[in-house]
Amino acid sequence: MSLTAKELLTKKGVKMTSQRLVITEYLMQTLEHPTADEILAGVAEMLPVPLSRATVYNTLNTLVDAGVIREVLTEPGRTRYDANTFEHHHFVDVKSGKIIDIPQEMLPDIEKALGDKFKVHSYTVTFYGDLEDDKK
Amino acid sequence: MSLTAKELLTKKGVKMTSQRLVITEYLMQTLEHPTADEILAGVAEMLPVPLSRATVYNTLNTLVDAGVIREVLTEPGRTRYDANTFEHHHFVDVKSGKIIDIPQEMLPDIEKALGDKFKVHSYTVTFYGDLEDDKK
DNA sequence: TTTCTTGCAAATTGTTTGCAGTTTT
DNA sequence: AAAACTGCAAACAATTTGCAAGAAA
Repeated sequence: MSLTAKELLTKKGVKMTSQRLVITEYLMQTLEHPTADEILAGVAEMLPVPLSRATVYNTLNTLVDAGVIREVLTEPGRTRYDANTFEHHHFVDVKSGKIIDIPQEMLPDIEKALGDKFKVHSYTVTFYGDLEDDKK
Repeated sequence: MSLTAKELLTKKGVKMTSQRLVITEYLMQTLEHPTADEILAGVAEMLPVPLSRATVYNTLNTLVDAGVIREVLTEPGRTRYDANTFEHHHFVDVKSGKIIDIPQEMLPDIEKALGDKFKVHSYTVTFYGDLEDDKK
């Protein structure tokens, strides 16, 4: 079974604080790919004390550096975050802006396609398009 | 043979100004994927009059909207620009930050991989990794 | 108790906008 | 001449940073 947020932070060697715990839990439990502000809004009510925007940013950077979460770049100027750290990809519905995870297994493996000169550590595919209604 | 910047702007219905022409030429002639500031620095000397940062941004947005250039999102917080509007992809050398164009033909076509529910308009693959020395 | 984190406010960085004057069609 | 563009400065938006007080190892 999958790890709890607490176990994950311990495993990744991140010092535990209630802010980090709640932000990690929030990201693990959503399928959205929220921005820092959306995380702040979604998490604030779960904490007894006020959470500052600076702490959200600091925490997100810490979690990214520790490999607990990932940044998602789908639009200019704003960074989104994703607790899914498995190799995976994204589909952006251009009408709604909704971002849907695409598991690695849905695509052919293209890691080797570039040849030996390129040592690929990771890659991400971003699709832009329309979603048929019944998928929304 | 390929179009000149002037021909391209005409074809795309963009009103001609010396700023737009020079910015388009600059992007067509480089293999880099410069930011707005890098474009400003690289282009300023080619114009008899000073070029303002606001005009660079306005121009880039106009050119993106007209389909003359594309935005490239490889790192958080900053937008890069690319005059290559063919469907293609990018390799980011994690050490130097250098971005290399990967032509569509180097990869298998994955547009149809998601199935009918997803009407894919376009997609872009971003690879992160190391480049062997002789490729630098 | 030592080290690291949080919160606040101020600072930075990237980008957009309002408006007067200039250029393109 | 009409419509659109440029430059400047001010406005915004996203993110980072310095420092004092507080919490985790």
